[in-house]
Amino acid sequence: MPKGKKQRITRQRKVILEELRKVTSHPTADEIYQMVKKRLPKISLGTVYRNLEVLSKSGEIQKIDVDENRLRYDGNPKEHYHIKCIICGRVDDLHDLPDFKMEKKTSTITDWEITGHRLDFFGICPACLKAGRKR
Amino acid sequence: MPKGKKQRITRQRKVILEELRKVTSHPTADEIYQMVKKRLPKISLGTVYRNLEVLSKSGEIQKIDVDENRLRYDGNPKEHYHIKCIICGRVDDLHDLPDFKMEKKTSTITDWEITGHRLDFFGICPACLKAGRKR
DNA sequence: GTATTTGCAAATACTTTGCAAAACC
DNA sequence: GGTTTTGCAAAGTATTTGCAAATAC
Repeated sequence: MPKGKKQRITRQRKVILEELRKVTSHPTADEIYQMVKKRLPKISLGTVYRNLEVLSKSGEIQKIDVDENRLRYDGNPKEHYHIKCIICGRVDDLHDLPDFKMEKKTSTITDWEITGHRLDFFGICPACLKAGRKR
Repeated sequence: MPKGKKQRITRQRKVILEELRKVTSHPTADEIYQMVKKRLPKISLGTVYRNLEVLSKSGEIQKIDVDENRLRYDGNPKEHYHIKCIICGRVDDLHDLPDFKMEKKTSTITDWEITGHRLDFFGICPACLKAGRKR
């Protein structure tokens, strides 16, 4: 919900959202730029960044901060957890996790007003397990 | 545990660790640089970064990735959760949280080998609540 | 004495921004 | 037609790195 400004449906914004919705790989801004450039060769990286910002502010996509010092993006706007491979770096979604009731339990031990949480798991993905890769 | 290399106790490394242990504010690398510079005026920011890396690799401190695109550091090597104020940005520790048994519950729904997790809470800190500050 | 670490400066990685032209509604 | 968005390039912010000199052990 932008305040005052009316959000337009530009070709660039549309394609960025479409491409991001196609994948489950949680790409970085530059990876999205590479994907989108195949359909819109003249698009600039700055436009990609600006649109990712707009789309995440309006709740159509999500930022994921599971890499140090750069963001990844998730075309799935629904809240869910992530798991990252400590060997190959791949990031998967985790659905159907039990509800840990963390906000509620946590509010009993602190005088903060809790508005949300972020939970990420780390581990070894099936491909790395199978290949016997070590850190 | 560095492999092969023997880790030395330099003046810089010692002071960085001491200063970080003194505070509970989870400073950024540059904030640590400012703190340490008062005692070692000739230290360079690069040295601070290199030592923070060494210290976190050896488990004496922790990196916390709760800001987008920069790291904070925690002089407390013990595992614990964090809570960040969505208004003023302050980051506090959360101790004595109940054990959610998340690794165990999660391993039943995925074929990854889970090695750890990270959990951060977001909310409004007592100071911002009291001051009635809004986003 | 030798391997590690430092200070410095330059380089790198990622992201943001100013501005005139183009696109949207 | 007026406002938003784009492409481009430059700037900004955080972090890393090459190297000769200094330090730790």
